[in-house]
Amino acid sequence: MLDIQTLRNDLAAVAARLATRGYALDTAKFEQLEAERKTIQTRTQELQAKRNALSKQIGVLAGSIARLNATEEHEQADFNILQIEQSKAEAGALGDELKQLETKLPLVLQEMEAFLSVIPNTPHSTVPVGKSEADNLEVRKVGEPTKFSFEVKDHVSIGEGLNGLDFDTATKIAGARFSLLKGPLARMHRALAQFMLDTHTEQHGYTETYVPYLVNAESMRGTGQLPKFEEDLFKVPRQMGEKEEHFYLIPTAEVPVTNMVRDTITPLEKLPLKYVAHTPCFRSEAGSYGRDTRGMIRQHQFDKVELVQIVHPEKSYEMLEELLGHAEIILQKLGLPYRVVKLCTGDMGFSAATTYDIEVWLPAQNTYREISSCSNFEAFQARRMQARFRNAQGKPELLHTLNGSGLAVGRTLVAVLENYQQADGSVKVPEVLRPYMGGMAIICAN
RNA sequence: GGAGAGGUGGCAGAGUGGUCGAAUGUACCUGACUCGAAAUCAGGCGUAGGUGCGAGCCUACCGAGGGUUCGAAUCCCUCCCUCUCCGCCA
Repeated sequence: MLDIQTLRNDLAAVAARLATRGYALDTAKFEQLEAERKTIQTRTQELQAKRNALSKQIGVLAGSIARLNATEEHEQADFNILQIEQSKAEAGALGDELKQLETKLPLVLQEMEAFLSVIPNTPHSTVPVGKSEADNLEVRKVGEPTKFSFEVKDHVSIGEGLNGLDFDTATKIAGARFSLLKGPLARMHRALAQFMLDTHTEQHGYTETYVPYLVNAESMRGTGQLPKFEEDLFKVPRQMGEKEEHFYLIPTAEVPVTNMVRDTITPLEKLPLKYVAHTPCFRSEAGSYGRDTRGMIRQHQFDKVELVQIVHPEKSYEMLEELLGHAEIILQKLGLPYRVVKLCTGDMGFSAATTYDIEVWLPAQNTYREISSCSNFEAFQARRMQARFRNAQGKPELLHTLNGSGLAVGRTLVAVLENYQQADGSVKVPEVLRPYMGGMAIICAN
């Protein structure tokens, strides 16, 4: 969420920045809501102040009556009773208008909240301006695209050839966009996650976490998935007394992990918080019909090792570079060629102020495909979550939040299969994974 | 699933209709005393919002939401969460 104060003070500038990412801010609507809010709020508070003053007076008078009677000052007591009646009548007279305003105010505030909560983050000044993927900026390329002396197969053919990948059965069990791994491939999938977790905890200083895979709506709102992107999520009904509410399946560990600091004030000396989590991720993929239908590139369920950092606002860009590096190291250790791309304004996600994508080389597609996305959200999520720290002056201040995949496990498996395939259909096991696979050096058919 | 007890400021813990945003203790900050520290004494110390150039003034907030009342931390209703015991269970 953007800071409402900034919108009040600098509406045109905010609108201009949002326009670079293709979002047309309805400034007239904002001004109208703001004017309405102001009128109703000031009038409400004025009436509340009057009512409070009268009630307080009644309290004082009521308290005096017993005392006056005790000292035989009956005349004064009677007068005070009259005063009380008069004040009650006066306060009662405020009732109608006040009640009406007190009903209306939260509605107007909610309307403003609804308006604000669907506005995307403003891009950082260093983000290249552009419309689509085509305008992204390549930052660096690491490693050369793998060379083969034979015709390469894609991961589906390789996996099926090794009897380790079975989409037909997955479809029978669940439906399209699910996968089923068996034998050494299932084990390699697990090995990858373990390897990533160990690297980040042992070498990069992240604390391992195990988190809920189902979260409440408040958490989804905190990181920005709700209210705007509900159709991308899987929803699980849940009876809460009379009301039906919902759990949501997490689309990324970013949601539960970042929400750890929702509604909390973190002491300055605890910063930065660095967490890593390995979780499944669930995405409805609504609106992606026909895209990446073959293989395990785009699934309703996939595993991901996620890095999350909660940092001091002055450090967030420095930490983004560091976090990006942590994700890159995994690819380097696995010996996978990749490139780093800085997303342009038009290609960034809703909550991000800056995003780097890491794209891994996929020989069968003869191209680089996204395997990690590392973003700085600045205070956008922190404001929604009320995630704060106490600054040097002892005052609560919003934190900055960052996250990145380190990495998407399913896609990493795809990349390993394709880049490490051999002419006979077998797949070499990358050196760093062998300790996690009982020393296995090669996966052969049978 | 059954029975009970609770949710109040950073923490502990009072408060059961009226000058209560909330006693007291503790933590923290400032000052005094001290060579310095401890102890002691004095003062300060919640969050969000509105309004004003500003000192300030005003509003809301005692788990959440509704209700009663001139007035609710306090009374009523619904829900959520935590703890204890029993049962069941990976």
